[in-house]
Amino acid sequence: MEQGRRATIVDVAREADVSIKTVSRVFNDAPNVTAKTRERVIKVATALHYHPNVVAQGLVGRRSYLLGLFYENPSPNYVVELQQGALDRLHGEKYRLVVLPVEQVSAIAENILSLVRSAALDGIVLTPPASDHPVIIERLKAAHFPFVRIAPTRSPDLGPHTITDDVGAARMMTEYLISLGHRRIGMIKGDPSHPSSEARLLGFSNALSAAGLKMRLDDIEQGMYTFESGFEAARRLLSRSERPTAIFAQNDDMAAGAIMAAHDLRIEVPGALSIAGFDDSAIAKIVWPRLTTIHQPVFDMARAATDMLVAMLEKKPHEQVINYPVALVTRQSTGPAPKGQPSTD
Amino acid sequence: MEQGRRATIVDVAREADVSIKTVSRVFNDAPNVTAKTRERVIKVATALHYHPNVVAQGLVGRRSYLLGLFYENPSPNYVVELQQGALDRLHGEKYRLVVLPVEQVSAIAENILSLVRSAALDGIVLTPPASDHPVIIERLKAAHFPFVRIAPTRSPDLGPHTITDDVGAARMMTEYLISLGHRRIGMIKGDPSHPSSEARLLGFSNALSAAGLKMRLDDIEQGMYTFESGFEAARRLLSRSERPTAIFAQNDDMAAGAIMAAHDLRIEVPGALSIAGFDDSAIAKIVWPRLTTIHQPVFDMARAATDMLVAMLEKKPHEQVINYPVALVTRQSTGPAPKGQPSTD
DNA sequence: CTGAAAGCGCTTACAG
DNA sequence: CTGAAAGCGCTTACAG
Repeated sequence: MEQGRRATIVDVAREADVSIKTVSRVFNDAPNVTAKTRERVIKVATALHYHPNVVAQGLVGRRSYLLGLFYENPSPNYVVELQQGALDRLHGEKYRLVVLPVEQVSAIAENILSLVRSAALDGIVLTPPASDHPVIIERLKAAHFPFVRIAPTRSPDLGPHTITDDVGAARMMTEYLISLGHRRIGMIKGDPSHPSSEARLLGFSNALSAAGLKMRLDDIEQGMYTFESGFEAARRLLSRSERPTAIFAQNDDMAAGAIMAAHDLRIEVPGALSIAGFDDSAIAKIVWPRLTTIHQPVFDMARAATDMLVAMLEKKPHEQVINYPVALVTRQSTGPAPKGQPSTD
Repeated sequence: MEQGRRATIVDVAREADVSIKTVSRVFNDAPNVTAKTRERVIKVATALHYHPNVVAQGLVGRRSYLLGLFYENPSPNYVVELQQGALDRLHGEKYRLVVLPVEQVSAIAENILSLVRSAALDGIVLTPPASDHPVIIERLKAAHFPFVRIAPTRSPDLGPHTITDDVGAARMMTEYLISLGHRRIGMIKGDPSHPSSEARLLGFSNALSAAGLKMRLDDIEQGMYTFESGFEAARRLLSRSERPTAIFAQNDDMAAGAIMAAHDLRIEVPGALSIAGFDDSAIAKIVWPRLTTIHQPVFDMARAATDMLVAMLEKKPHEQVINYPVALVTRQSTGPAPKGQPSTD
């Protein structure tokens, strides 16, 4: 074999004095090869630095061993955690992970099939809000293209997915804030194209109602799940004549933005203002004070979703739904409501 | 074509009443197809949702159109910026990006060829510290495997790469701190397996010497380029009886850790302590006070490196080296040295 | 301007 | 236990 050319199955077969079929058997752990033959093949293959050509295998098997991870471009911490979870499952496997970030899910929805076909993917992991996008789901389903979903809020019957209880989690956090004595709690909502933002609002509202508190519309500010949007939303909330004593942001990036806004305005956190986030991403332990938040097992959800996808592709049994528990993580950004706070009456 | 089966070139040829070669010509923008024929082929292909099978193309062309992005697992912000830069270049191209994070570059070095071969990559983008790892470079070079490097510090003759002036940048920052009146400046070093950490130390030391200041060994603390390591290193620096009035961390994550340590110790930043970072990653604008840092164009470097790699693969002309300018970005984490500071004499 | 043949590196299905 | 033939979906090299 000359310099620069990869050894092929033919090279190995020739050197080992067997047929290519036998070499194939050895590399696929197929039965009916004597230990001695197997050993000779392995030896020759190693010497020639032979690696089966995945592309050729893919052509025959009509698959590419390529999995796509599809996401909008939210916070780096979330993206990296997703990737790590998926890759953790794929480690040591033949499958590779292709990253498919998009500016806006809705912009690509109509062309999802073109995307997965031209990239030659075997399957795709959908993250919010793609995991809930009706056009995407419908197109993939109609083409029988394998997909799994992370945290969809609708259509549980449309295939395997991993979820958490967004409503319950938001309610848990709100109840915690109420237990600290807060009566007027502001919320910074996430991107409205993500169904999670409605779910978290619902949990928030449920907890307020249960405690006999009224949800005031001007205590709800719209954000986009980004740091910057949280910063701006918090500034709006905090510039009110009667401002809330606590802010619950629907994710950590926005909560970090709210903390920044409070610092800039010289409002003490949590002394004068409590701030809570959602996700428990890396940023929660980077801002000061450290964020009280809801721990979402993003890594685990991505890992499990990828595991389901691989199982689907290999026609092995797998779960349809895995519901991951969330947890309230209390750190230093929340505390007792200040005295003399505005009442809600 | 039945449900679930992809249309092939044969299907299109049959329907359009041409040979597969003509269909191939149309999809490869090859000459010698009449406008009329081309139009008919396009029409049929669209109707059949035909997409050329990249895997088959890859087998013939002996390539996969798969590019690898190889990195150690540093900060999410850095990783995402790298990915975005690379993907920006690949957007609308046939190439796809496979992410290849590793725990430790040195653990995989010997097997780099197995890795790229079994993943069927066409080429690979190497980031620090892999871009400087002698075994990796040597193996790839010997196998004539296409690679480009981001920010290598050694072997500029070993192929295309993008760089910045780490030494000069660290010197610039140090000079800035000196100009603010700081005479005793602590440094938090990065991961010693990354050559950048020595380069940044050198720039630091050069600036001190030029200003007639002595570099004190106990003002240098070892970090690992992570938030946590910066936090710990800063605690060590700040627990000294005579502590520095400024800390220059070799990246933003560690600087953010240092800010956290200062907050925890109730040391005012920048009133009592200035803190500077390096990278200008997303975290710089998330911590409070916002970080003074060195802007490194990571996105641009990744984009340009990917561009070089594609050019290599397509045997088109390309630059051998692109040197990106860095810039000092002053924000709120640095300020004048406090009065009555310890002297260095 | 268009097409028939050969082949990329494997696996599947079959034969011995 | 082993192997020869056919074929995956394309492109290259050649012929007309």
